[in-house]
Amino acid sequence: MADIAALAGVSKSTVSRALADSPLVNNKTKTLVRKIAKEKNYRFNSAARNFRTKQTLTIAVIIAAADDVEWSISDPFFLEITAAIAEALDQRGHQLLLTRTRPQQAEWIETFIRNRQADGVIVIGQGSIHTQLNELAEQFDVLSVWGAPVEGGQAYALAGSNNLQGGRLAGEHIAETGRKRIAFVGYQDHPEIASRFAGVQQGLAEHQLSISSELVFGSLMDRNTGEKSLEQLVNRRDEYDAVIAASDMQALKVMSALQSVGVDIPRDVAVIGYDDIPAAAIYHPTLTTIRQDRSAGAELLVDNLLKVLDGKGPSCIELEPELIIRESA
Amino acid sequence: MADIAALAGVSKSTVSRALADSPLVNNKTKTLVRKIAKEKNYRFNSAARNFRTKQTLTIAVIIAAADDVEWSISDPFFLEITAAIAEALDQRGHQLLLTRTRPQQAEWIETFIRNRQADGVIVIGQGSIHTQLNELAEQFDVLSVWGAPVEGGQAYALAGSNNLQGGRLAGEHIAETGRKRIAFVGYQDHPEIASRFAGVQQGLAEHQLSISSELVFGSLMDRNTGEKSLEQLVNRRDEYDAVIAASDMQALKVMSALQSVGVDIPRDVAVIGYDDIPAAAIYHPTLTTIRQDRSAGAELLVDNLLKVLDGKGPSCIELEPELIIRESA
DNA sequence: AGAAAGCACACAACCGATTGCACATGAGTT
DNA sequence: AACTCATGTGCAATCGGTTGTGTGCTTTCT
Repeated sequence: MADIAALAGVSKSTVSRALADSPLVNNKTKTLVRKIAKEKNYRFNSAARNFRTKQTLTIAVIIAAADDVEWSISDPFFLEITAAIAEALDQRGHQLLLTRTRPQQAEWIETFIRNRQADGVIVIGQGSIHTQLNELAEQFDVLSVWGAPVEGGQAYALAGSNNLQGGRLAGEHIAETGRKRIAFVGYQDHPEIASRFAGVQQGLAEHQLSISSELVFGSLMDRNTGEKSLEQLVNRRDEYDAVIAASDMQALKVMSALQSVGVDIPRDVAVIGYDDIPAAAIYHPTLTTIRQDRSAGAELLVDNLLKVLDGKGPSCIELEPELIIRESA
Repeated sequence: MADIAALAGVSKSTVSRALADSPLVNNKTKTLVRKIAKEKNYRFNSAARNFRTKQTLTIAVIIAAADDVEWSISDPFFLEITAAIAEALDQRGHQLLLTRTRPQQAEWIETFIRNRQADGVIVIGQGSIHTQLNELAEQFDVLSVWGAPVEGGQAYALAGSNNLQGGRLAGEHIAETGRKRIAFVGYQDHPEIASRFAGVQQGLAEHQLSISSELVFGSLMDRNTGEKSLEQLVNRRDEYDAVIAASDMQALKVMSALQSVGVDIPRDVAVIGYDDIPAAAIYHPTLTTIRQDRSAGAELLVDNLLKVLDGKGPSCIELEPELIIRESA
C-alpha cells in the first residue's frame, strides 16, 4: 500500500480511503489510485485488516453433535444446509469457517468469538444442547441456531421450519390415505422432533386417529439404541400400516429394513419422511416427505446473525414446510 | 497481554514467551504467568497473531464445480471427505475455510493465498479443471488436490484412490458373478472416472469380456444430458445384465430407474457403484460398491499440503480401494 | 476584501501480539 | 579478583492496514 501511495504521489491514508471508496477522496484521485493498484496487482492483506478493524467477516458454522448420536455430518440435510449457508454468506461478503468442535466441550464458542477468529457462530441442530446454547447466548449474543423454538423461549437467534405444521401435514396425509395404525420413529429429546411429533398427533387427531405408545420408537440414528429400535420396528411390522419418520434418513432405513423382510411399500406399509434430501427422490419407491427449504433457511440464519452483529435483537423465524407426495405414502 | 504482564510483574515479551512455552523463560515465571492468564481468562487475539506471524493456520477447501455439472456438494462423498478433512485439520491445529468459489472464476486462489486468508488450498475433485489447477500450481504451490494422476503429471500435491485398481475390482467382480453384457455409466472427462473405466476394462478383459461402446453412457449427474442418458439406459435395459457406475449416486439412480420399470436387481441386472456412501448400505437392495477411505484420503490431502507448507515438495499418493460386496451385485 | 465554510489530502497513532537484540545477574573458571 | 559465559528478562521495532485530527487551499457569502 505504501508502494501504491508512492507511485500515485499520495499518502497511504488516501490510498486506503480510495480503495474503500471513501467520499473523502476526490474522484480523480480514486481513479488514479485504483488504476495503479490494479496494474500492480495489489491485494489487501486481510490479516492486517482484520487486526485493525476487529472484525473478520467470517462466521463459524458448527454442526452440533451429541455424544450419543453420530456426528450429524452423516445426515445429508445438515450438510446441505451448510452448503446453503456457505452460499448465503458468500453473497453477503462473509466467509465460512467449518468446524467439528463439539458444543459439549467447554468454551467452544470462545474459541471463535474471544479469539476473534469469527464474528459470529451458526449452530446447526440444537439437538439436546438447548440449555448450553442458552447459557452461551447470555454471554455472547452473536449466535444463530437452526432448530425449533423451545418452551420458555431462547436467548439466541433462531431459524427453522415450522415443525408443528410439518408434523401436522404428515399426520393429515397419512390419515387421508386411509391408514389407521400409525408408528412414529424419532428422537423425542430434540425440540425439533418433539414438535414434529406433536404436529403429527394433531394431524391425526383431526381424523380421530392417534398413535399408540407402543408404536413410538426411538431414533434409528442413535449410536447405542438405533440398531435395537430398528429391530423392534421390524418385528412388530404387523401392528402398523404406516410409519412416520422424523427424518428422511430414518425413513430410508425403515423402508430398507421392511423391504428386506418382504414388506411391500406402500401397499403393506406407507412411509413418510422429513427433510426431502436428494436420496428421497431416488429411492425405490420414491419417498413421500416434508420438505424444508434449505436455501431460505440458510438465508434466515445468516440474516438473523448479521442483524445481531448490527446491534439489533435476535429474532425467531419459522419457515413453512411443504408436503411432497411421492410413491411411499 | 499487557495486563497479564503487569499483574505478573514482568514484560509483555516474557508473557508472550511464557505462553508459547519458549525455553528462554524460567519455569517459575512460566507457571506464574500461566496461572494469572488462566485466572483472568486470557485469550490471545488470533487476528493480531495471524497478522504478526503471517500465517493463519487456516486451509481453504474448495469443492470444485464444473459449470455443466451440479455443484458436487450434492454428492455425499464430497461432503464426507470435507468433513474428514475438517477432522484431520483440527487434529493438526488448523482450521477449515469452506468455500463455494468456483475454480473457473479467475483469481480464485489468490483470494486466499495472496490476501493471506488461508495458508493453503485443498481442492476436492479435479473434475475437468486439471489444466487450470496446473497453471495455478506453478504460481502457488500450496495446493493439494483430491483426484487422479493425469498423463504428463501434475504440479500440485495429489491424493486419491487408485482408480485403475478400483475399476478393475469392479470389473472382475461383475465378471466373476457370471454377467456377460456390461454397461458403464460415468463422465469420461474426469481423470478419476477415466481411470476407473480403464480399470473396469482391464478387469473384464481378464475374463475375456469387454464393454460394447453402445453400452457406455454419460454421467447421470450432468445438468443437461443426465436425464437423457438415464432414459437411454432404461430403454436399452434388455441389452445388458450388469451396470457399472462411476459413483454410488449414479448407481442409485440407475437402480431406482430400473426398478420403476419392473427390473429386478440383482436378478435381471446387477449394479455396482463406487465410493460407498452411507446410502449405499441403506438402499434396497443394498449396493455393492468400491469403497474409498475418506479418512485416510483426507489425512493424505492434509499431510501433503502441510508438507508443502513446510517447504518440501508435493507428492502424489494413491489409496487402495476396497470391494464391498452387498446385494446388488 | 475579509471571514466562514468546505474540500482534499497528509500525518501519525493505533490495533496486540512476536521477536531480534541489548542488558543484567549470578555461576563457574583461571 | 577479574573474566567468561549461560541464563533470564526487558526494550522497542515490526507486521499493513484504518482512522481521528490537523492543515492548506479553494470557494462562497456578506
